[in-house]
Amino acid sequence: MHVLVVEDDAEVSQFIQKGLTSEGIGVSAAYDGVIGRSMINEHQYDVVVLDVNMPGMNGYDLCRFVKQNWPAIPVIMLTALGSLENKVMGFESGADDYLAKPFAFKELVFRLKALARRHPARAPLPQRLELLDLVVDTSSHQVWRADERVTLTAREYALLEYLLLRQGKVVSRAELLENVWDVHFNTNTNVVDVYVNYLRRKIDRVEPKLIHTIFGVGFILKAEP
Amino acid sequence: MHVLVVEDDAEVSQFIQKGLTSEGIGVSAAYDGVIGRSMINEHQYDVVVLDVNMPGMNGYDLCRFVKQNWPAIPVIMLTALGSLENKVMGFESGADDYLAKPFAFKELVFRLKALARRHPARAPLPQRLELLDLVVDTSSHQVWRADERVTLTAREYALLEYLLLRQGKVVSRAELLENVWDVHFNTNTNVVDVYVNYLRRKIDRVEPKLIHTIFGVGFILKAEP
DNA sequence: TATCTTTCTCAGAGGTTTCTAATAAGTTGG
DNA sequence: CCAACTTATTAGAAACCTCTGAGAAAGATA
Repeated sequence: MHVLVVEDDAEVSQFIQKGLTSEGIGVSAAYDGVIGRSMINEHQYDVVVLDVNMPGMNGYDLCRFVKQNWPAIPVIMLTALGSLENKVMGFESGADDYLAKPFAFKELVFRLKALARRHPARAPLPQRLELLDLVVDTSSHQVWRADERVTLTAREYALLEYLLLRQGKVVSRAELLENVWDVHFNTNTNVVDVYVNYLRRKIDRVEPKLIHTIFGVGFILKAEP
Repeated sequence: MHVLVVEDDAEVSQFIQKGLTSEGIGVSAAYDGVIGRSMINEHQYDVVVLDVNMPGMNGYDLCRFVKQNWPAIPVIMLTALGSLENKVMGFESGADDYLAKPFAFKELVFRLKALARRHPARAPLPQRLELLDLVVDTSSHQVWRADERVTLTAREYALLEYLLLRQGKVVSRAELLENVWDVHFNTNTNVVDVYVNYLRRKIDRVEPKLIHTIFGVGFILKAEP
């Protein structure tokens, strides 16, 4: 699940980001409404979390925009003002749910998961991904290879999960940058190669090798050579 | 978990009852508001599910009654009318959540569980919590590690008890802040880390270590490394 | 009131992760 | 086989997260 958080207060935004990340939920952030809007146009999020009070474009307007252009994406509104008018405004602008600050963090997580389930923008992740003797538990982020527990960092895990989801298909570096690193423009980085190397060290020391390089194209995860 | 369903339409009520029962949730039913009220007075429910339109005493009034007399019991409102006025009325009368008919049954279950978790009907604590040679007596708040008595402050004890209750599971800082400190939206404190450190000094000087840090996620209490 | 305990913040030390950059190794087409 | 290009590997810088000691503030005790 991947969530966009549109919130101008950097502290609040980071609090939400950290919290969701540690719950295993992917997060992108926009710090004002206009940027939020262009991010929504360019990527597919499962849920959008919107602060009401923002410079540029306020939460209600952005919510209306989402509902007009991407009606399938559910929206949760956040506001510091717990008054009735705000709730009404929130519903009027089409928000699917509403949370008044300060809120219990757990509540945000529950509501996010509930919305994502109700409006399944993408197929839900299987609880368990496998390829031969490589096993990944997507809920706890635990990984085994040949019956041995392997510990991965967050980035390594994200990369492996993505490769597993597209196992048997060639995946380009640009695709990995987009989906694992959230980098959408062409930078001159070899970070993908570095992390593929890390992954190989951790899960591909034994035979048969699962990660294969396709020269000039990208990588592929599969059992046969 | 035990739920009271107040709904005058027998068919709808039975549908809900059957469904919840098969989810392992205990259900009692009242077929009008007045009877519902007396049942609430006489028993302790974890959540009350209220239909808006009922003879005798309508849902809003009953909801107001619950919130005045039993503010700890969460309320979910049901209505056939999905209009804005109804939502506003629902929130005004103090409902914790709101579901418009027709609703997906799963959605009701999900919201029920979310509410029950948010307002935990104190499930009786086991008298004794243990992990290896760590022993906690929950009635006297006494703690032993490796047969040695350890004295903890109130906060240290609360933290340890929570970790023990969730032993084997990763617990995030946000979760600890919410459940041990009752802080729901503090963005910038390291008090959890400080207390984990205190706890480690008092109960984790000996091998094997029981408190483990999961980098970027939180902590876990377990025997293996 | 004086003293001790508990709770919490702050700041800096210490670790881990992430990423860049440089070099080594491998692949391809002529 | 060689030159040009792609990929692999490594080291270390930078960013970020966690731990820890010191002390302020609030509360308890006597």
